Amino acid sequence: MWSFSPAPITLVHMTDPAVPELPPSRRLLRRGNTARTLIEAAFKLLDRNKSFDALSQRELTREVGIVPTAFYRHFPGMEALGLALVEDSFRALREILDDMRKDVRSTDSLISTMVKSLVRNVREHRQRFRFIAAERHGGNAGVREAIRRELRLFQSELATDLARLPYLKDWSTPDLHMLASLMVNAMVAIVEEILDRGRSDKNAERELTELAEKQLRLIVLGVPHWRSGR
Amino acid sequence: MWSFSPAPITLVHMTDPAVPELPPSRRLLRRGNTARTLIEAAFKLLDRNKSFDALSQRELTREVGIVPTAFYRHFPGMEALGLALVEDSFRALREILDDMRKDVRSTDSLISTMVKSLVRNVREHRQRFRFIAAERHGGNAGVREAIRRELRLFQSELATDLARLPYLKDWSTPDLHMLASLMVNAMVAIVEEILDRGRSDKNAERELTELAEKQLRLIVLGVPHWRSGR
DNA sequence: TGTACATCAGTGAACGCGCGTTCACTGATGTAC
DNA sequence: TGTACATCAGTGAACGCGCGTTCACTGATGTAC
Repeated sequence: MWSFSPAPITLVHMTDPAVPELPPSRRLLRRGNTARTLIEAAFKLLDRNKSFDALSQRELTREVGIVPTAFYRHFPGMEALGLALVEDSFRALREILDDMRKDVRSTDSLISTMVKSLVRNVREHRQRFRFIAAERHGGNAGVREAIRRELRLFQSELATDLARLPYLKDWSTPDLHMLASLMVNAMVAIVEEILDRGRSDKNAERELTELAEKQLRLIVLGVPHWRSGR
Repeated sequence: MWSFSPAPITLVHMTDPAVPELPPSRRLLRRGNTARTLIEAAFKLLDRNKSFDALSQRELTREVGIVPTAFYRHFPGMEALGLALVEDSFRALREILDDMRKDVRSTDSLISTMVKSLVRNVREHRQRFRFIAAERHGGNAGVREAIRRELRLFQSELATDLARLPYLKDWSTPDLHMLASLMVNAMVAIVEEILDRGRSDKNAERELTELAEKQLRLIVLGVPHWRSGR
């Protein structure tokens, strides 16, 4: 009965490109990487289909090639999977901050670095950015809150980094957070626009990169006039 | 049989506050306003519950107090209802532009008017703003695109209005759109933050109003230095 | 190095449920004469 | 002004479907001795 079941065949097919060196005897049951496969499959389905709370466990397990009930071997429910998706997605976002920290001398080059790193990361981790953008206002409350918590954290980290710039040495902490929030929001909007149009329109990415740089430069132009201008 | 059916009783209950002057003989079947009732019920359910594509026709008709099949008397399907929700929501957003047009003389007062009008409108039409924010990245493609089209239109109208300000008379059209986009995105972010925290946190609204004004002022501060600063 | 056994990661039948949609129907309302 | 009839806006039974979740099960893997 075992060898006639179609499911393990699909499983072998799924596993093959990732771990082709496995001996035949170990192909059927994989120890420890199905959770990963489920996460990737979820990103894939969410990217082409729809919102997280319209994604069913059965659809997901079908995609992976396991039986619906096997889902519970890896996650207690869909929300737990959702939180895993959030954690995974924000690892990608943090790379941007790392890139910026390597080039923190001039404000002008900082803007350029930030935008370029952002656009590159969006290209490389499309599905993850899409997930964050969609589920920030999505139907699952737990997932939504996890995303917002992470975004707030991201903004705080940016504010801390900005504090180190000589250009901003006289700014108060609330003002730095105000500035960071303005920059993050502009970036979020640009990312959403890229995700929107990027797939069909090849020029969109370049155009939007320029728009983002212009907007950040305009914001920064106001900075020296802030206190005197109030 | 008719008089023993529980559904019409619910219906009377729903209709009562809106049209209490109807003679008893006209209460059971309403001519022409059930579509409206469905729209309001949808906003109500979306406000407390979840995303549009997780809202079922049965849930909606249950809320209104009609039988599931009666839905088709008013809309061919859920997407048509969704588009009606979009249209309805953007009527609220346009009021902000109207308010701004009444006070278009000084840039400083314009910012204040814009933010105050926005915050007031969010308070008065919470459910509609929530719907726009959520479904802008939601699962239903038709609804999502309708929202984005309207938002782009809104941004264009703002750019046109900005063009009339003496302060901006030397700006090119693309630059005005860049500025309008920056302002709209900052506003969208503020609205989302208000919708997020507004219900539990009473100070949030005031705090966020101040933040929004600060951010817009910072943007505007850069304006006179734009060309020379490039 | 072999063996006994616990654990891991799958199977597949079964369940009850809410869903969208069809259909023929019915009573109230509006209107043409 | 009355009456005949079309239309509107509801009913309720019925359908097939995909869903989440339970359960007892089984073969492969890992490990203690």
